[in-house]
Amino acid sequence: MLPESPFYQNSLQTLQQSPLCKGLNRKLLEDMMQLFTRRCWGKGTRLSEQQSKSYFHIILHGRLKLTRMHPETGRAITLWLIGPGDGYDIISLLDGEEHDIMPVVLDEVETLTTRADIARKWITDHPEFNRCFLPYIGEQMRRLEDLSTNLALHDTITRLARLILQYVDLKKNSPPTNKYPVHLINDFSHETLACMVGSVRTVINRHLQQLKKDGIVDFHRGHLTVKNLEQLALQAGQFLHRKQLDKK
Amino acid sequence: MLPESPFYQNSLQTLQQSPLCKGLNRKLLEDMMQLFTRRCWGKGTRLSEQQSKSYFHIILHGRLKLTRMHPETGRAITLWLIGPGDGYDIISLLDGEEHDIMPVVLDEVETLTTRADIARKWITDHPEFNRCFLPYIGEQMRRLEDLSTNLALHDTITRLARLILQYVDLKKNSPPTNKYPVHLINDFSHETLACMVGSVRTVINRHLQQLKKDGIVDFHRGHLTVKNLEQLALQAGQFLHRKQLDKK
DNA sequence: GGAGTTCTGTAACCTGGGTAGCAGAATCCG
DNA sequence: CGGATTCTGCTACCCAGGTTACAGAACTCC
Repeated sequence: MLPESPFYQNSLQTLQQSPLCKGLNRKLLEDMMQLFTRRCWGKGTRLSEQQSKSYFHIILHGRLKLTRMHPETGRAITLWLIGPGDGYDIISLLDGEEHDIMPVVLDEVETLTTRADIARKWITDHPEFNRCFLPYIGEQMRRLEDLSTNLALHDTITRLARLILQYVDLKKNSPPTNKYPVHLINDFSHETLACMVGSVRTVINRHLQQLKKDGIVDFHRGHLTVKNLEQLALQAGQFLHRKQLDKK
Repeated sequence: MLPESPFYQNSLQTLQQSPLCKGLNRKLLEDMMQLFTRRCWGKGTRLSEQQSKSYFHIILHGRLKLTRMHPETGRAITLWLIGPGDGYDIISLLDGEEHDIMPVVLDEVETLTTRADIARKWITDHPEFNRCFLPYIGEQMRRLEDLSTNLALHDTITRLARLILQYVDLKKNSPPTNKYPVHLINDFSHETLACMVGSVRTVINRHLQQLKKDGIVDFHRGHLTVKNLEQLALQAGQFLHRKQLDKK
């Protein structure tokens, strides 16, 4: 992407905020920008497998999820929710192999896109990039670890609470309602939330109703907010480490 | 490690076989060897958290598992089984942060060990290493993905079959018994196997007995072998993709 | 504006898998 | 070698969560 492009400044700014690039020097960023072209995908766009293997994208705007489905039952698990600042497909970028997973474009998505082999070469030619790249990969691996841990060790309502807690905005309290907004997943259907915690719609609805009754969350179609952050964290078992000695 | 060390040749050879280093040129390997010193841990050694954050190890011999435990129930999930040729701790190497997981030394372990910051610097100074390093990380991420997928979408006996299939030796058929040997997990207790698939001992025993009755596996204490590889793969649902059209 | 679609809410029923318990076999170690 | 420990085998019982079904609310789009 050339500096003359009308999207250049905005793209560069998003890149600077991305964990993939935060803190890198300006010159390196500008060099990196030259790799990319801007792409847009409409909601529901089918991405071919070529997209995941042969290209590497950094999301500027919008969301996509990467999902796996059981061939017989149709049950699904979302392994990745990719939003602004995230790289896609990281795994294929790393090893050059196809990624056995289904991408779903959730919104209008705007990307910076380049060929994967070009990105790999650039990474090798610019080892300074390791400074952000390797920690970013570390973080992605930690997310996968947490998903496996939650699936193996925690019940569904705990997993749901943890999911919401992951995406709640701690710092902003909407003034008129005193609720904590939720980002990235705030407009998800119960079925989509279910796929993120390895469950099914009716179970998620059951638990959400319970959380609503307990005054912890509030929701109506396409709108999820948190009313009681402390209680949510309790449900998520996040404070148990501190309070283990106070076990009831 | 200096070339004069009595362990040098053997260590170098293991390194050459490791997916972390396979195919790298000899000179780079030798340069890398200079980073490391040899360490040994007895079975059951407690590794401090310093070990995972401040040091990076390549396993030459022996096994360790990385496990997480539910604080209340005591239930556990093994996220990593680390054997010869594997790096430990990869995640801390990537991002320099502590890894919230418990290492368990399963055997006498022999490692090549260096400080993590030194390893990170070496990686940055030798971008040729990306050729093996990045695909290795990609493979580790794929393993985590598969674990999450299995936990979310498959029942316990399927997960068990998949686990065994992952570690069965396809190429070698023990001549006197015509069984397929299993490596790395062949001597695990039922409880340890259970932790690898996110279940509990009695359930694993129940399923193993079933697999034994079906003539798929054979086992007695500390010894697990596969008798019918095709049936095991069926149980693992691995051929379902091909046979979907033949659905009963 | 209305038909069609998607989402939410709820209930009944079933089951895979987990807990708890006990006993015997195998292994370890002093 | 024998006591202690670990592992395996098995059973009874219970329940979280999944499937199925139905109805109403909300949203979309022509």
